[in-house]
Amino acid sequence: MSPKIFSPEEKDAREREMLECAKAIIRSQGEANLTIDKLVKQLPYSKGTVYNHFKNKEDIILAISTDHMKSVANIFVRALAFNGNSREKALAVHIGSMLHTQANPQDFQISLTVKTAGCTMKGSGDRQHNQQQTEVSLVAPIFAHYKAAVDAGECTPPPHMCVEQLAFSCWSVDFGTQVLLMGDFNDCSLRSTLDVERELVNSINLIHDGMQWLPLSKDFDWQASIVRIKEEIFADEVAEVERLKAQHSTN
Amino acid sequence: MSPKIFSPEEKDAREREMLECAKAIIRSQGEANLTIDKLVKQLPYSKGTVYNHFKNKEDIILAISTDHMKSVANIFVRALAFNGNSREKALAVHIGSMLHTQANPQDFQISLTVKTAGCTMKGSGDRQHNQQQTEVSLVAPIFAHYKAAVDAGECTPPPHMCVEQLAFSCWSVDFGTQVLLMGDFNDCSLRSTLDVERELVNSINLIHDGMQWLPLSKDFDWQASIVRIKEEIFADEVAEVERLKAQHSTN
DNA sequence: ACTATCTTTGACGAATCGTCACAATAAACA
DNA sequence: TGTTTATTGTGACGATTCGTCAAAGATAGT
Repeated sequence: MSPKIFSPEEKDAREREMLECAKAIIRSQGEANLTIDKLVKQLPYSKGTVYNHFKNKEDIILAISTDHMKSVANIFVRALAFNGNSREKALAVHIGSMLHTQANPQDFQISLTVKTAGCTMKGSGDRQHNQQQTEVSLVAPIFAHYKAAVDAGECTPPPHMCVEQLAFSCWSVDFGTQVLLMGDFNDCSLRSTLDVERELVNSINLIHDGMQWLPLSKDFDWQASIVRIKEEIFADEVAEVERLKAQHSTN
Repeated sequence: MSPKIFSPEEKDAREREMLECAKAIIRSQGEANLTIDKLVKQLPYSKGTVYNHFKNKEDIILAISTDHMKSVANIFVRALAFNGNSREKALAVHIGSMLHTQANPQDFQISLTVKTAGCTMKGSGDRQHNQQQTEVSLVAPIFAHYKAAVDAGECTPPPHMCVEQLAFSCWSVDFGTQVLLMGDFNDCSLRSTLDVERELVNSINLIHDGMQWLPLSKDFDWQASIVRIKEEIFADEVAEVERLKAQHSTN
């Protein structure tokens, strides 16, 4: 009565294989050069099979973006476990975010494409839901951290702002900085004098000072914190960034 | 010796015509649906002629983006002429930026595409240069305003930050907020409770407070300032935003 | 009218997406 | 083992879209 074969969770393995292949193409040739035909050619399956797993190209992009967000969630968890005061932990989140972006520039680019080019709507319903779910689980620990800091009186934001708004302010400046300063090439003369890490730390410090998050930036050695954060929790990412820089300079 | 016809500045008029037509298509169908064939069909010229003016599709997008930046520059100049203290003027810049984006959402989207999809490299050399030039003229008055405020002692940022960095912090939070909260549809549950104007003003106030830009937000009625800014210098943009909202709700 | 030179045209090749009729496959059963 | 049957795999195909180019058209001087 069931003269067929099924792929219960084997489907997942194949999807992963396809996604890894797609990521490899993007890593070597950039996102714009990801083509279904190219992908199929490097895969032991045919085009129809790929389309059995993914609704369309945007669906693939969306899946990669969700993957990326899950790895960002991991970065956040590690950052919040940093051994320091609450403001240092909040800073560690952004340092981790930045390092992760620099270590995986194409993945960040993909997430940006998803947000801007409206890939989300074109993806399959399941994956859309998955993306939203992941987004929630991404920020939940951040919210909890902010709430704890406010409750402990270490952070005294304007009274009308809730923790979600505080987190959003930091998120938007983080995101904005990374988008505006991304790209190996700084074509604009303005940007050539700006440095991602420096500007991000400066902006986050301004916002945290604005929230009266103690200790204020003038009363603390944040450079030392950053060194510790990089060494103690993001050594892998730092190494990867160094590797990419070295590789890029030899080309 | 010159048995031909020339189009000395008539070329410009035609380019404008083409760009306006392209903008119209984008306004009615979205950027993704801008097609060269569609554009040609609505134009009294043929495809080859369009390609005599623009190197490729990205070149068209780039030109539209530069147009948009010029109108933003105008917004900035008007904002800085607001009758108020220096911090109110700085706030007016962001209110204007936001209203302009809401009144011209597709144009903002295009500028975003240019920054992210690498349209700049693919455009013609002339237009690339034009874009950079416009970018410089866009921020120059902002820099001057920040410098004046710092020199006057109204703003006391961390001593290691120069005015370009101060301006960049505000720019990145402005840009990040607008990108993250753009779109009529808020698919994400987190974003549904966030409001562009509220979050932008909150974030800017946090940063300005972090810079010790007087008067601090707790000592001033910023809501009143915003009302005045909207009434006195951005009445047109507010009206346009209202019109778009009304139009959108009837659809 | 003729020519020289620039402009305009739209048919064309190439690349890409997503589909679909058909082939292959493998389990269940005789 | 051979047959059946539902599921899965295949790649040729139509549809779009981009950007090009050889040929036709247009203009001013001779």
